Amino acid sequence: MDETDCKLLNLIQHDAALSLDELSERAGLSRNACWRRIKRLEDEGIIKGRVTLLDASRINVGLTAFIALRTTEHSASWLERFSNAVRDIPEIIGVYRMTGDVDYLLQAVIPDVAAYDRLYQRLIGRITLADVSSSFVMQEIKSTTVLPLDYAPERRG
Amino acid sequence: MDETDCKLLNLIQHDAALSLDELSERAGLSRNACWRRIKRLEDEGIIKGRVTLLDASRINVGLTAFIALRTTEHSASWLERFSNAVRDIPEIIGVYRMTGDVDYLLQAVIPDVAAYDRLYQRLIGRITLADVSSSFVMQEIKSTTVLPLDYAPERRG
DNA sequence: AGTGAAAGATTATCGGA
DNA sequence: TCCGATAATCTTTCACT
Repeated sequence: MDETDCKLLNLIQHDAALSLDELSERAGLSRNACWRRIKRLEDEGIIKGRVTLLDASRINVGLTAFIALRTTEHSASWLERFSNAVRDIPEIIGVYRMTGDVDYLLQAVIPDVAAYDRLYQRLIGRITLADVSSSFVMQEIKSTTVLPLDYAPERRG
Repeated sequence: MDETDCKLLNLIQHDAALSLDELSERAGLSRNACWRRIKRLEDEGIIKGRVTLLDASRINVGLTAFIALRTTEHSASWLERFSNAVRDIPEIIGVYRMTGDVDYLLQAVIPDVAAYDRLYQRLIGRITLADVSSSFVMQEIKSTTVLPLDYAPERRG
């Protein structure tokens, strides 16, 4: 992965709707060279896909909650049930198993605190949790899907 | 926003590369009705944009850290400086001002713990922080850009 | 809301450096 | 092996009915 690949990736990370013409011009490439690079990056799996981002408040999920969970059970079967439960709940957009004193960190989007409470009830109805601690986002200072390319490996075979 | 809009939004949330033909077929619409709906959703700002998602581990940022911050200063000018600092750091992909005992929650992606430490040093070099507490993601159980449409308002004028 | 045509974009193949 | 050009196909966009 060279500098031109990085340039292309950065452009399409910000805007997946850029045409090949725009991309190739901004990257200083011919249309075809550009197309082949992007195709290669897709085939290699570096590009995972293109998605459409929606305005959360316009679809009435303007409140974001972070939920820190602790569990008493640390078995594989518990994790399996937990994973299935959270994957089935569309309000939950992120679930991470963590180092440290918190076992799991969840991110959820909901309309308001009342909806959060219903989500909470649904969650503890499906799985046993030792401790649940929630905080709400008052202000979103930064939130991006753009990843830094500064660490990308020089080449690959 | 009716049921067909939701269907369309859900399709394009998952895959922004779907063609109008595919979309209109799956939504049970003519090509043009489909195109007009999507255009309207864009113009109304419900669709924020299309982005390309990259595989974090392939670009060498396979480690995610959540960083809980507390500050002694609670002034507008501090927040301003803090916001500028975090926006300038590409490893930091999310920054949220929170309710509760933690003032700010940050999400960052880095190659490894050593890189995290350099990021940490950079951060505390630019701004004064009372307390910093970091946890690392051991396992990503769910992480999606897809928002739930269950709460979307029925109509809008 | 649907048709169809013009404009534009994507993809594949081919020839050359 | 990589790059550029050309051509065929598919998509998007929009005016008109």
